[in-house]
Amino acid sequence: MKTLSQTEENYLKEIFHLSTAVEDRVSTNSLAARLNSKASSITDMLQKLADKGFVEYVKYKGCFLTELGESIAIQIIRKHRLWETFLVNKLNFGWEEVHAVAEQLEHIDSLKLIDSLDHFLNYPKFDPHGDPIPDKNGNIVYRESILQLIEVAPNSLVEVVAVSEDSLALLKFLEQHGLRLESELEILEKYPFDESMRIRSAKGEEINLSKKVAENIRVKFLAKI
Amino acid sequence: MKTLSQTEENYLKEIFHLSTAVEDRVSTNSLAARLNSKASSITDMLQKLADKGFVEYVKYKGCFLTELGESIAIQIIRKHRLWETFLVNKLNFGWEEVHAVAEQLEHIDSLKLIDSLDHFLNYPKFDPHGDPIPDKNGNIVYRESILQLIEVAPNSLVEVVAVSEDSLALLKFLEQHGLRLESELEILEKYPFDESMRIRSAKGEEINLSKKVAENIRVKFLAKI
DNA sequence: TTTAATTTTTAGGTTTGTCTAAAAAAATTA
DNA sequence: TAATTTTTTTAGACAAACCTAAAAATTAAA
Repeated sequence: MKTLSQTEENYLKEIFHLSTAVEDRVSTNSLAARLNSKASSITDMLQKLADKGFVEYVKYKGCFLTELGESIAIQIIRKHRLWETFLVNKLNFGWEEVHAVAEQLEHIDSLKLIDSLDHFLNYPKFDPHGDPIPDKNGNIVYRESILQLIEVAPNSLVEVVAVSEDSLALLKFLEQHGLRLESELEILEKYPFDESMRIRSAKGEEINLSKKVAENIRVKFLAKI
Repeated sequence: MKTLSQTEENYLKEIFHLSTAVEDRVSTNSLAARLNSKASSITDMLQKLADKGFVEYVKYKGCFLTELGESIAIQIIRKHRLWETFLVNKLNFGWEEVHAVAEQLEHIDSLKLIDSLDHFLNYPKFDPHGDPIPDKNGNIVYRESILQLIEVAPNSLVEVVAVSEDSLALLKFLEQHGLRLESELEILEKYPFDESMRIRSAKGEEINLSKKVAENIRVKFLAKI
């Protein structure tokens, strides 16, 4: 397997972060913002990454990682988080000063190094920021973390665990659509213009939720669909 | 202080090695050989490094490091040797497999990181190859009474203390014949025609070493036999 | 639905670090 | 010392990764 440039690795990593946290297809502009470069540079690079089989890219439609691209991105994230753990646990760095150094260390290319480090650190599951460390095979154990529904990306399956607003009307509305505690729902689409979202309830009903509503529903992430 | 590119750092490091070990003024060609590139590329870069004040360079006459260039080179070597020590002492790498990884790690830019690592390793004075580790201020403690094996007379018993060449092939060769650090060996005979020598390892095996190899093994004199 | 605004792409440059081929200088040899 | 060989430099190109400015596509608004 040929090795990627640091720049290419950073692109894959950011596409991964954006597509799990924010958008299903990652737009040129949002990548440009994350990578501190211009949209035209992003377009250039996306075309190259698509040629090499790391991303799917359609002009004007944004991109997402291929299986290959995703597995590479995950390994970079694994390295990043293991190094952060090393810096904090062994070298007594503060957890806020590790990021910049880990950004460099994550590009060191040696499988033996990273596996030895993992062993040396006793196979930690989470980094100093609480983020999960992917294992050698790229499996990521997501912590049972509670999110606002509005933060969840499309095509995610989540479980309702709480509703923070004490509005009787809201609770009734949710009840009517089968959105009660412990029920599952699927995020279908997010509309950036008003930050509303379309979801499918456990019953199969499709429902539109406004920003206000989606902010007040707390969910546990279950899976990507 | 602006940071140098990895390429620039590698140039300074090689100029340092060549000018302390081989030639006073480093020639374009010898740099080209060490850096695996063409003489014309070296010329280009030397002109840039001279402009930036890292080397003194006179056309057709070769180059040497300025005080600034040398202090940078020494810090890179410090990082390289500290990382090698980390890999061997903490991650249980073999001393012959550390070089390639340390070549990458030596370019990580963080003063805090390298000083913390130094502390974590307990301020080691020598790396796994027996080479001295420069301290924070760039001071290098050269070991006394250490000779190149090639300088030692027949019928001497010596102890291997360092291997100066970072050649994986050489390190493997030595490892295979039981010539590791702290092992003893006996010089049996020297052949003037090609400056090779015959030695007996600690295991009792008789081995012929070329001039090139014998130059790169550093030993401590123990006794006449 | 037509216009206006925004996003994205294309076209053409720049810098870094490399290369090959040819020219120039230095060193060696006869 | 003149001729030859070796070393080094110059000149011109190329790929990676970026940029600006302008064009094209998409999205939003009137």
